[in-house]
Amino acid sequence: MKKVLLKEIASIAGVVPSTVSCVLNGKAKERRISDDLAQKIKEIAEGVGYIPNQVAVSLRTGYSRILGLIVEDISNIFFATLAKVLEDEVQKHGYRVVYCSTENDKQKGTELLNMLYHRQVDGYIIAPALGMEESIKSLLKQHKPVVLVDRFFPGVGTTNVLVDNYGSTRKAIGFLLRQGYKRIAFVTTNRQMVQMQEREKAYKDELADSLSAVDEHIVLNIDYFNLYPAGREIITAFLLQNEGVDAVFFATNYLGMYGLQSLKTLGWKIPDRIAVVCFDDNDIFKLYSPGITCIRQPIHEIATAAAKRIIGQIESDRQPENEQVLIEGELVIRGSA
Amino acid sequence: MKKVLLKEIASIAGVVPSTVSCVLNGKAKERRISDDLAQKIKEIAEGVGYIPNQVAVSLRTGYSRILGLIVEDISNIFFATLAKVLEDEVQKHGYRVVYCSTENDKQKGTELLNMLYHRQVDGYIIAPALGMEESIKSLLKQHKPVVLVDRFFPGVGTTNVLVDNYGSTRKAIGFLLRQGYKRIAFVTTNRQMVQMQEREKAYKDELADSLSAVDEHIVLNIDYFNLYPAGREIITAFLLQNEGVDAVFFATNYLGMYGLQSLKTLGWKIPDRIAVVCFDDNDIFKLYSPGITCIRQPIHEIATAAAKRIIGQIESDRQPENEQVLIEGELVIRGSA
DNA sequence: CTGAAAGCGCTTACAG
DNA sequence: CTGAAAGCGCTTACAG
Repeated sequence: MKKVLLKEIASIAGVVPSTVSCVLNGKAKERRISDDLAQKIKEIAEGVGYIPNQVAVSLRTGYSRILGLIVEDISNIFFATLAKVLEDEVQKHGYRVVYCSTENDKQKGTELLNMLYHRQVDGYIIAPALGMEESIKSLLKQHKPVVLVDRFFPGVGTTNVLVDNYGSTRKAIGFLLRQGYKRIAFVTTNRQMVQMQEREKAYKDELADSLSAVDEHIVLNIDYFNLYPAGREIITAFLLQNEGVDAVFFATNYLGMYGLQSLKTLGWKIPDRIAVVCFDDNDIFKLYSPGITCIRQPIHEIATAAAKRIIGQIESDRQPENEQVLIEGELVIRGSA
Repeated sequence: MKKVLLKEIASIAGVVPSTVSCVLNGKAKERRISDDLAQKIKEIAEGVGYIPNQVAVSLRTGYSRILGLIVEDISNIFFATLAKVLEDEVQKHGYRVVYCSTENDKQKGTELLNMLYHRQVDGYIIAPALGMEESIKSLLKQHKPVVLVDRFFPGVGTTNVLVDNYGSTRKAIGFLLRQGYKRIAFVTTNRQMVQMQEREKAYKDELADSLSAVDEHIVLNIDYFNLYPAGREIITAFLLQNEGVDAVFFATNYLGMYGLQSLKTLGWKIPDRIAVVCFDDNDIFKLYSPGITCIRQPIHEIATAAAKRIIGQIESDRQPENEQVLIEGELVIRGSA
């Protein structure tokens, strides 16, 4: 663990530093260095536990083998799990990940991007906050490897990896309809985000296409900043106002968590009297409300797909393609259904 | 956002790069550069959005303004929150944080430490996995700034910041005793870790010092690798075997979460029939089990204290002191108690 | 006041 | 086969 330099191992081996560098970077053949010597150098390096100074390597080569991950909030279970899986995944290819939280703040997101840029990260994986569109465009313009996850900007030609919000929501609403529920409410938040719009559109489309559904949209939108701590009361009030509602779709897992509290307050039995469906980021409902039905976001698949794309871009030196990777959400049906 | 170099802004200003560097690093006075010129240079730099290449700065100065944070599992709510608060805190001083997960694997922990070391981080904040003792000692030997959080190695003279496990647990057990509970069970895991030992010792000491308590230790230890998914069944079986138990202390929040499920399965009403106390990392129980009593770990305070210590060490170039910072756990009493 | 030079630790094209 | 040199983008001691 003591810091040992390239030139030190060169002097031990009795060669010049460049020879050591070439051997250690697999260019022994090119330099036509004898196998014996190469072997000897490797053993010495191994013996003293030589690790190149990554800062120097970065400066010289322009590559850092670091990826930047920008998410909304690293303490959110969805992003934390995403980060972890991603980290494991890219490590197989010798990459490291540095994480940053935007807190959904455009300003902070842009600063973080700048910071990563000047630390010469090799690629960017971003769950963009609203308003980061311009920064991401300029990244693209410079042919930097970039993959968006969880959300995206419709007009920007990035590679995007996300759960199939539209299809999954249609599946879930369809399931509720087949169960015989007729007045299905939809509770959402952050309506300006594209992934939320997809979910809401799917709800409306599925109702429109159904013969049995009541032709009416029962939608509650809660502003993000009202979610805590008032979310529960808002949902309760909404359900009291809409007494005929017999099923609820919560468009995020946080809404589901608050909603569940409301429903219990109101004396609804789950899953006996009512069906509740929501997005579940990480099986969180299995633990707390075993009966609830939800759409599971396969975080592992999302992270793996994102890792594959970003590394592909870096190693092939391709520029980002306008590719949509939709990961199917899994409808997990629990309880009496 | 385009990359602009020091020498470019020098040529715009009509001076030599070193002049620009000095101005931007606040050494204009030392060099006796005229205020006018300094001002002009600053404006140009500002205008073109100059940000120094951090990699080059690091290589040259030996400082990266990056701190390494090594935790057990970044997707655990405790560590995720810790990371976030820490990040905000050190940012005020111009530092960034890179996070790494050890997964409680000695090997991985040591590798991560090596990696950070060779990326020249300025300081280390570590929630050490078992077996990282030697690596941490060698960090100390090299006078690297290091602060341990959440746990520590008794023999090693690091600065440690953690919740007062012993005192908090005594408070909680004392509370149960005053409520009139007599046969209090203690459910734990990872018994070899020092913070868990403190909690268990406090349980035993508090019972020993009490006149009303039954002089008997009802302790269940669940191996870490048995926790999921068998934890619930193990706790249920344990409680069925110990029918006289009228209160339970769960020594971690995960145990509490599993335990709650068990208790509900067994038909225990919380908080009416029984008191349950456990460590709560982030008010998680407030959402799911409003009635439960718990010890809240003030993550914010822990993170703030750790940030202050590590930055203090770096900036003063002091070597780590053997300082224990115990943050008091807050007993949050809810429900009918 | 200002410029030229060395050097952080590497990698790689070039010359022998 | 091997060595000497340049250069990545900065900072800072040194000489004028």
